[in-house]
Amino acid sequence: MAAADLTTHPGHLARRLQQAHYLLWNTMVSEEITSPQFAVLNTLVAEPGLDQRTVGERVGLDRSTIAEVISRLGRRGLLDKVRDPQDGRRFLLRLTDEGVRTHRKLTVRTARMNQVFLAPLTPEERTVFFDLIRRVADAAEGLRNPEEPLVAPR
Amino acid sequence: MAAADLTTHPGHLARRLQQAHYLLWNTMVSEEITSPQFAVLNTLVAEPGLDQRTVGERVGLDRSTIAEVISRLGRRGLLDKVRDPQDGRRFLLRLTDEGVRTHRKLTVRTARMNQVFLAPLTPEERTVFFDLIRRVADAAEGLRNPEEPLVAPR
DNA sequence: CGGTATTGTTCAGTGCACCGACGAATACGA
DNA sequence: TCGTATTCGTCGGTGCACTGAACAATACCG
Repeated sequence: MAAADLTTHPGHLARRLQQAHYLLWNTMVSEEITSPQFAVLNTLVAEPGLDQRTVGERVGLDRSTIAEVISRLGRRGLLDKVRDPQDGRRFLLRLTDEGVRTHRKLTVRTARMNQVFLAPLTPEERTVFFDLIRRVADAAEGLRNPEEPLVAPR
Repeated sequence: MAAADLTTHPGHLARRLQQAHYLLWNTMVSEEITSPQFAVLNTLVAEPGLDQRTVGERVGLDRSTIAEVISRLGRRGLLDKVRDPQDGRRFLLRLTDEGVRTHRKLTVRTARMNQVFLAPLTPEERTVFFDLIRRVADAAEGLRNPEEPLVAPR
């Protein structure tokens, strides 16, 4: 009967947080490259030559979503995909010069944006903020792929 | 240039948190009704007869998105929209009996899910968790609406 | 060696989320 | 009162995100 208070629902808060971030990103970082796209660029700067699935794993996207993101980055000339001669199932991914330049530019802006985004928190609070979110997210991901599914309500 | 560490990027963490929640919701609450849809039901339980825009404001969705969500709920027979006789621009929204029943059922399951989701945190940490996220989200939203006075509800 | 399983990618379908533009209804000001 | 503003809802376009199914290449096993 009574309605719940959404401000104590972590899911609702998570959505609002992500939306707030999305909007700030759009105004302070880029209107063309999105945050997930940047995450992919960032991963390929660190580890060139990864295949799609692994990149998806690194940034936390499933195979379908990562395929779309990579396709967009490819269309914009920021990365190349080449069939792996050793294993014909995979595509090896590698940033173009343009991709590297874009990554460098956005890295600077992203740092600036994070300052603004986290401005309401003290340095100590930021540490706690990261820690708490990470712990909750990690634990929930752990529930996904256990050897033994605890309960499978269907 | 060196790649950034995504685990200190609030946007990346926010996305991972929301994804983790989405997955848990799907297995523990409902595969048909999503978390945003539940938020709409919840709002209409508390305040029947709201118009679309206001519901969107309550749950933090823009006009386009709230229109789609409401259209889906209407298609499933969970709510009715009636043109406001006082103001022909709006639709007044109201849950059906089925909608109320669904809300009640999901409220129980949502509470259970939140327990699991927040299990990694102590009660004190949960309070901090809510507080920090709320402050960051509120501040970022504040950046959007320059000097919005805390206007009285109409 | 051949048949089956696994793995990487793609495709179709659903849903959330934003923006900008548009039409209809209403509110406001000259 | 009439014309302009604003407001509510819709529509089209883009992009993220998941599931389940299909397909091809490779790996494994009898």
